[in-house]
Amino acid sequence: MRTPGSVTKQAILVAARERFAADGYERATIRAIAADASIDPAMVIRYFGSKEKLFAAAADFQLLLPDVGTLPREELGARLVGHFLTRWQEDETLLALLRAGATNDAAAARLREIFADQVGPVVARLVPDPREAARRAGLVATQILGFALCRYALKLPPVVALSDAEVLGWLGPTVQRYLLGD
Amino acid sequence: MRTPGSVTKQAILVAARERFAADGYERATIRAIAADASIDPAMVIRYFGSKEKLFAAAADFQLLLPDVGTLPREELGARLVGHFLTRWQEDETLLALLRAGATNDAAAARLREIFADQVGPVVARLVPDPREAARRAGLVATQILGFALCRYALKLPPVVALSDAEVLGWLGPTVQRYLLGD
DNA sequence: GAGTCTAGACAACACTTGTTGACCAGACCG
DNA sequence: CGGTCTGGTCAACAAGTGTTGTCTAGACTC
Repeated sequence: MRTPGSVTKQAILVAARERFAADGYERATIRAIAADASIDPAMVIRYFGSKEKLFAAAADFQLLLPDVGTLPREELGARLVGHFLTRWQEDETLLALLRAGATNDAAAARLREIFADQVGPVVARLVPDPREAARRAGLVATQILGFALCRYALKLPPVVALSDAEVLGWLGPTVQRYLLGD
Repeated sequence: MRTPGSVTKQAILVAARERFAADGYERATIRAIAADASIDPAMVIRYFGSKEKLFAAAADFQLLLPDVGTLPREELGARLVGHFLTRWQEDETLLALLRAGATNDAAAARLREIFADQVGPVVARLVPDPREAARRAGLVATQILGFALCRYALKLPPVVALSDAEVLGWLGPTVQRYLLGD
């Protein structure tokens, strides 16, 4: 049972994520998104109310972090980096959030929310003290988001050139230390 | 001997950096910059030709990295992190570049340039092989820019809450390893 | 078959953007 | 004094923005 209209609504969401990821919030125009979805700009407003609400709908994102209980404790850093790596490549929503978050406050708030709600609890299961867990989660964020920024947004050549294995080898120990070290 | 006109030109540049740092490239309007500098928008164009050229002029930035030859080898990471930390706080140009670079290609190119021209050579003096030096410089960039992104742009609470000493303690070893480790 | 409802198209609105050109005041130089 | 140059204001332009209202075609219900 497919709800009618949801097909174009989904098409709009896909186009919106693409545009937001490629251009950021301000430069991604409703007209361009509508054109990508082969539809009239008015329909975008009809379905989502406004550009802000469209972004909010498009920015709904799940990190799908693995259960840290089942992972070997010494490999946590590398595993997490690997998870982020694939998650980043298979879903451009994160890039949209990152690009938009640099200039748009709602997007930044959404990113804060994601890290608080989805990364925080995972780290909290490793570190008892909630204050320290939050700090460690924040440190992980600096490395993960920084890597994504340099590779996918700024496209720094040496960072783009890294193989997945090299990324694991370099960032893995860093994240491992931020999670459990010292 | 002060060249006349340079005073307002400087005022425009200051206002431009502020706006670009606060709002990013697209949302920082020439009108707002002109208003901050208490001047007519037309003058901004008169002095700089276009918004793009204004940004290019405002984004002229020197990292002023210390001479790594004079620093103790074991403290390199912490020293570099400390230098970036103060440099970031005393000059908002870097934040302007970061915010704009997330969505604007010219700004991203400028950031790539800065890291290639200013960070690259420093690392090259520590690492003989130029390819490996570039890779290590890129890794440093992921951590430094990621930290700045989370603290100054996204304002992740746990990252904002870190004291300077804590930042040195956590990021120092990471940068140290990226520079000389493994 | 008449009536209703929905997806969609089209044009338009009000506004903001970067940018341009015409005009003006004053300083400076002969 | 007359002329020129500099720093500046003002109003306007063309283009692009998000958003709204009006209309149409078709499907579905009674």
